[in-house]
Amino acid sequence: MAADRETVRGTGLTKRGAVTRERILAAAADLMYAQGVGKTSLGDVMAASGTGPSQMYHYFADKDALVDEVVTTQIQRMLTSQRVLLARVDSLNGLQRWRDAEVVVARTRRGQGCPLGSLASELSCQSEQARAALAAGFATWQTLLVDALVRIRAAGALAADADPSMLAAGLLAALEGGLLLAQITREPEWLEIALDAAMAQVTAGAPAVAQ
Amino acid sequence: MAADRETVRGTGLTKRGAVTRERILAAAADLMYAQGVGKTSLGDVMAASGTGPSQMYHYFADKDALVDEVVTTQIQRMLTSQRVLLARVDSLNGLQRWRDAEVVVARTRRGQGCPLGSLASELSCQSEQARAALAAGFATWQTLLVDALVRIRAAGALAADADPSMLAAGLLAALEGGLLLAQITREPEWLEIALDAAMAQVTAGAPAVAQ
DNA sequence: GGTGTTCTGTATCGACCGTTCCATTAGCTG
DNA sequence: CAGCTAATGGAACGGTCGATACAGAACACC
Repeated sequence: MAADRETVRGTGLTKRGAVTRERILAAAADLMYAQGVGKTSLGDVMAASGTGPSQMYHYFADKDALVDEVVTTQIQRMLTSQRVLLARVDSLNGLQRWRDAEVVVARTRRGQGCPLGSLASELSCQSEQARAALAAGFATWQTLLVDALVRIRAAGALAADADPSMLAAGLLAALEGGLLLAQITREPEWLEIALDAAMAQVTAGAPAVAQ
Repeated sequence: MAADRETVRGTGLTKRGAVTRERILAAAADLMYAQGVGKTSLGDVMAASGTGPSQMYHYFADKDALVDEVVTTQIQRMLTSQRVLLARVDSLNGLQRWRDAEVVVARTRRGQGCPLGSLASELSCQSEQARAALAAGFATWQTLLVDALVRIRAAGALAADADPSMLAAGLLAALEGGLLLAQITREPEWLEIALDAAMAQVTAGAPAVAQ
């Protein structure tokens, strides 16, 4: 009976409430990326977002719920940016530009790894829900790469026996591994070498002319 | 001559003390690998090792000191096993056996990533000392691979323009990235695909006959 | 404008965790 | 045996963190 009046657009959230919720979520995502999920207390998030316990627990059931939302937020961020970077890639040169963009991004956030990779490493043995969400995120990320590779193949710039699915998996693994080693050693070259090795797999046996 | 009667050389540790210390360290290493450093309390370690607070703080100054020791322990474990696996590798077939061994090891500890990679991801933004130690560990791990690749090259089974250092970096990055993705998706194939891509880089342009 | 819901401030609780202290036992040294 | 240091047992403390309770303020809607 009361359900139809006060609730705004499905969720029982008013405009101000949605803003506050988003502020908490953004602060939590940034802090948990910068210093890890375990080292980020709700007090840290409240301080960074200028909120109190009442607001925190008004919008999130508990810390686990907040973490889960942070995970989906980071996945969405990553997939959105990757969709932009990969949407129109249909040539080896285009894929090379994607590689260069990843290197640039990694250099800007020097010292910190992949937002998804960090969460994955920390949460995969703690939260089955987070693990599944991240697995799904990486899977669709892979499909974005596969789609680009298929377009490249359609343009005749890929070897006949090339497997887009495996090439995409190799690119993703090289990216994650390269980012991890670059983070530890503080030498971004690790990422470049790793990505170049995976890129060489893509261009291997490709028709010489087409690019 | 007078010092090392019963107390273990240099350190003021008796035989029994060294055993207890090692017991604590082993339990801490296992727990921190299984559930992460942050989620492992000293109480967990004490319970798993059958010790109390007095022994814990008798052998380790604080938790950070214990973590640092765990890091060096895991690095030693990894380098020791890698030295065995890579010591006599001097052919592409030998390197392939190393690849297969890594895949087998990864399947045995299913669900969990690389012992060094996990520590690296969690500690690199928390402890500069741990980060530096892990960076050094990965560096010597790379040299083990480089040495093997140089031996392969000496046997004439590598392309003339092949760069062992870069190939080793690509192998390591593929291993770490493949392990991370295999851990998240619970699909060990990610590691195989990633390693095969890096291996293809090694064999690319190699003389056909020599193996 | 009145009313009920959403939102926010504050005070606080209980559990856990890292850490310390003190007392006692075991074991080597002379 | 005497005497010293290492090794152990156990209780307890201070602080932090996650979580709750309850108040009042802001706001949407009729």
